[in-house]
Amino acid sequence: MQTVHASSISQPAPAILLRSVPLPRPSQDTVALGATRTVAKDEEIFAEGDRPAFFYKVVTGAVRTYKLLSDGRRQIDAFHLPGDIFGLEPGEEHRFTAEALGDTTVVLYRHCNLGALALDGGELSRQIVTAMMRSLEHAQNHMLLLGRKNALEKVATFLLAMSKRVSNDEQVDLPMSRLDIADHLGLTIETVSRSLTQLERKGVIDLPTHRSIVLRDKEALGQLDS
Amino acid sequence: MQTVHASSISQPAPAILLRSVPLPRPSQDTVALGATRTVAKDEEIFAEGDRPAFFYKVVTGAVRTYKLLSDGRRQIDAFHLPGDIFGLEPGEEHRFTAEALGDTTVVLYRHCNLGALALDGGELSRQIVTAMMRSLEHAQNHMLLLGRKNALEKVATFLLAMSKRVSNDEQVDLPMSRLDIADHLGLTIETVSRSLTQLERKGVIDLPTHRSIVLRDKEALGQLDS
DNA sequence: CGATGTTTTGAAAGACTTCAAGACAGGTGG
DNA sequence: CCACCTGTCTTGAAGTCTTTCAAAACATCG
Repeated sequence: MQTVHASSISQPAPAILLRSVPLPRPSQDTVALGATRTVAKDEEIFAEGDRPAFFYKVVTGAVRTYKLLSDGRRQIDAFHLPGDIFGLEPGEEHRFTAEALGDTTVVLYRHCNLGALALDGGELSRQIVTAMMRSLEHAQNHMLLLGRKNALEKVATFLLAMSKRVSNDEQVDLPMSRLDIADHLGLTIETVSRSLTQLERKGVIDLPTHRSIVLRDKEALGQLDS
Repeated sequence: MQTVHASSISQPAPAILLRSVPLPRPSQDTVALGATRTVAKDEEIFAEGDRPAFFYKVVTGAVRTYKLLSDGRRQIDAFHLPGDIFGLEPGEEHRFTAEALGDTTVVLYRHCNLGALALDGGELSRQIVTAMMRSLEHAQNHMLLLGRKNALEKVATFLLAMSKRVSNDEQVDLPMSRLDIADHLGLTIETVSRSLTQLERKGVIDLPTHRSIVLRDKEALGQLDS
């Protein structure tokens, strides 16, 4: 599963590309049709408070969704990888801001009334209900992490989860920065860095580059995961 | 909205009462029928890992749902008050344990396959989808609280939310202990207590009894809420 | 190869927790 | 009806973990 890293930060944000052609790039397991959109690194896909016109499925790259407090503190609720659906909203506004982690492409789906959609009995509604459930499950597990785990446990849990999602392999290529990780785990960037260093010193992980991590001892990580 | 406090802890737990009569106590806004069950203070309604046979609606009293880490650290994901639906599960097991905060009565609904249920287009499925969405929304807001707010902000947010839910009044009668609050907010009982004391000293709240709180300055609380 | 943004590391400060004890409240029994 | 008893809550002091502030190391990009 490929992740698109930031190839360039100075690259001008491509104009929003919204083809109304019904079948621009049918992803293998998608029933309903949607247009695609390419999004540059750090570009916004939608903002908290926007009226939801679409929801999205990641094709390539990755996306963060987050909330802000009035003073700028940020909580990233989730990272969305290829295949993931995000931006589903029960109500009349988006409750998160969504931004691309690196250059990313997403498929758009028209966002009719979600209640109705979920009830129409079709295959897409099935996917939608499933996506919501997954989202709920993730949120609930994450509350346990945020409320009750210490820094090392948070980082270990995160690494294992990412490894399961991107490769199920020893090697994990992270699509996000330390700051993103920190804001996802309720820590500071320094604490994330120190935790990683600590795990490396114990021989649990290797850090060949900043964005790639080798899980040498998943057992040990699992122990920290609880 | 009344909350049933523990009237007695030595009272023997009433045997689980499961009437199979279709219409034991039709609550005003309920379409599907269910049996009722009375639950004593601290009695378990279902446990994490159980196969979900029912989901529930609180009639009187209140319920906590929580997860545990292997060493006993607890995260209460939500408190459920009269009218609230809880125990809905996407999968084959409950992901929380549910216990009564005080003596409580709940209505039971048979827990068929949730995916199917949510898709059958009926009124109950509408309620179910709505309950899931609310649950998701709450979880997402709570992640921001757990990950990014400090103790005083957490407590202020909690008090305002409870006030909106139980009375929308100055006076809030809490159905839960300080320990429950702490485990909901990702704090210790001592920190919760100190935060309340601090708010009281500033004149923002009054604490006439341990279980009742008067919100004297919602403005100030709102400021802390962000 | 230089420039810029990201990551790591160090030292000090701060917030929350832990441990311990005392105050309070509600329920029970005399 | 009062006093006691038990569990809950508050308060204090010390300790720990995480944050903050600061600077150096590292990577990436042009």
